[in-house]
Amino acid sequence: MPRKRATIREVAQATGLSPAAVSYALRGLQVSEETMERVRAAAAELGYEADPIARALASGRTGMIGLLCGSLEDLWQQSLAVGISRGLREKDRYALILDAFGDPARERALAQQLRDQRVDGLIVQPIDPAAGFWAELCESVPLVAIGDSVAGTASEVVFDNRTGVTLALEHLRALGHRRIAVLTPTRASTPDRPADRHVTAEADRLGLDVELTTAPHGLAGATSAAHDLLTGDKPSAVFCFADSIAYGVYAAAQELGLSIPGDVSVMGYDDHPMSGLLTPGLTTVDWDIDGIVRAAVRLMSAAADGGTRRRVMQKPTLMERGSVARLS
Amino acid sequence: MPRKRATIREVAQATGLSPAAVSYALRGLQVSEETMERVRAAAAELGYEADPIARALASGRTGMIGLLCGSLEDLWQQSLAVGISRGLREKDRYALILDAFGDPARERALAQQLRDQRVDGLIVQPIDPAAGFWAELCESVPLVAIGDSVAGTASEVVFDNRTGVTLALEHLRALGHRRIAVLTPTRASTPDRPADRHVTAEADRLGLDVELTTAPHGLAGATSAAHDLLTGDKPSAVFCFADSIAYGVYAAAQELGLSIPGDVSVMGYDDHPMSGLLTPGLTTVDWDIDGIVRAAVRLMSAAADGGTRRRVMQKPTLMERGSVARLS
DNA sequence: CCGTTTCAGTGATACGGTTCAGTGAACCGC
DNA sequence: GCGGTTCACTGAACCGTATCACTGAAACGG
Repeated sequence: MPRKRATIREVAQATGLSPAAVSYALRGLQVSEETMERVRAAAAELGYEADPIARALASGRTGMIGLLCGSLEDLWQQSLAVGISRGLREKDRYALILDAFGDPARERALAQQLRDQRVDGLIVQPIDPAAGFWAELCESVPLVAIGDSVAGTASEVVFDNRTGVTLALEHLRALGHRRIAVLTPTRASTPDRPADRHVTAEADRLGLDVELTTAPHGLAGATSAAHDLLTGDKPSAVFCFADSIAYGVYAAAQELGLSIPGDVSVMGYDDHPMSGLLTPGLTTVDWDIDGIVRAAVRLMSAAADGGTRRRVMQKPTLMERGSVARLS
Repeated sequence: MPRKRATIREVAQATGLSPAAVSYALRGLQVSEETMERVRAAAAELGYEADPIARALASGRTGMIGLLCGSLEDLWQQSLAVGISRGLREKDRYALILDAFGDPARERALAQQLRDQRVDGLIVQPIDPAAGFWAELCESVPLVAIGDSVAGTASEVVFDNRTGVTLALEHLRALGHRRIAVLTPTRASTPDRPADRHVTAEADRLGLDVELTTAPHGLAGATSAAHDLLTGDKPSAVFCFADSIAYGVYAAAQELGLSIPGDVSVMGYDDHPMSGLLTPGLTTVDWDIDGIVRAAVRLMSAAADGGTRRRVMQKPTLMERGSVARLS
């Protein structure tokens, strides 16, 4: 049995003060220096620790931030989540990490559940940034969107996917690739993603012949999707919209006895630490994950403290390794 | 401004019942079928959703499970955390994921913070299983330990590290390795870990010459530790007590122009999905992560519902790939 | 010396549910 | 027809804190 914890009333009794005074004292408000000391001492004596639940009920603040990830099968998103969770801990907040499994309907349901859980704020990497409920959600909880811009008054850490896509496709084109398969993450339903539009637009501009297919983030799923892609009339290069998916291409190539970049070139997107370790190293678009983490935490702190909306733009760089061949 | 939510009292008023009746009805207790329907309808009408905070205060249950990880820099532990988080979600619980950064002191502090947060249970992958406070913690919150056994009445998913170490070392010995460096995860302070003892014991038994060094889980840190190890008079094989650390050995070997397994053999421990993708594939000790996740979730559910303590033992298997050479 | 601030602290109420003891009515067997 | 159950529901207390409105005393300015 959990032993009963001391309450604020007991501390009040012990010090001969009112519960209100104790409440103030413990938060360093409105009381004399001397009283504060007395209260602190009594609290320590009794092993008193304010009950976060009761505190949350009374004050309306929980100290918890919801972190809603598009798909935690993606190793890069895992890193992002871990980083943000750490960053929030440093600001004395807890992160409640949830996974939408790439499903927009689930994303919506979880976002609302988190709000009902009374989180102080919500950090989201939206699967479907065009969905209508984001704007509405901003009304009831401070929101920070990572990746794509959403409607409403959310703060945002926006990825400049336009530039990212351009970097990738121009690099492929410069090395002589014309026929390129693009693997984008599978969604339960397929919202019209801005990033996808950039791909087709840029491909048109550069005169590339691209074909979009979807693949799951998980290694097994991505491998089988890539397997299908690489059998038969295969493209000269595969551009994966997440390093995790590119890993599947490596696995499939291995299974099929194809060499990278000899038989097929691979381009990633994210730059997960493991990408540099593969043979050959994965050429990919790097997104400075630490910068994103810091920005997200900063914007969330500001928003949760009633600050104003802000928006930062994240720029990508091309990380050239060895997975893209120059076509003769 | 968050619009005000409906309260149970408003639902009561709308249905002409007492708040108590509504409370029961919504949880399917003690009321007639017909009343339940009426209450459900009224609740839906008003958009009523029970406030989890108030509920937690009154009932003493939060629906939240603390998940305290040894070090989330370890990719395998990341996967484990994500898996457990998903598993708990399926049981309508939320996971509060925290990272001890490999620091026993921090582990202790976080465990207590989580208890004070009123989590319904705590899942821990203890850094220092021998620490005294685990037993005490069991008294106040249902506890599930993963990995090593802790004192007290916790449920446990214990890894048979003895067998794991034996598999690894016997394999290395069978292939002719005698001088082996062992890289164990860095701890802020170094508690006497059972796994480390197994290593020295087994090494003695097998007549191996082992040298223990520590390395961080993060790729950068592990790489530099491995770098030191591989310069100068290097061993014929490195046994890493986490695949994440082995990744650092791969990176260091690459920097130094050493070939794996030509110049040095590497053995991992965990079997992270990426391990099969490296060149050569990492020979490692596999721990059926899905089984561990399922067991942990099951034990936690049982413990949180007031069930009895249980203990399951997890068996490893050797996953032979190509990173260990046969010495002539 | 008086009117106004400031300070330190109080009492009451709010937060939004859960839960326990109790109540009247219907139902039961005999 | 009567004691005893069961059923469906009620009223009130309670969970442990925050916060608002207020008060007496001290400090202050002129």
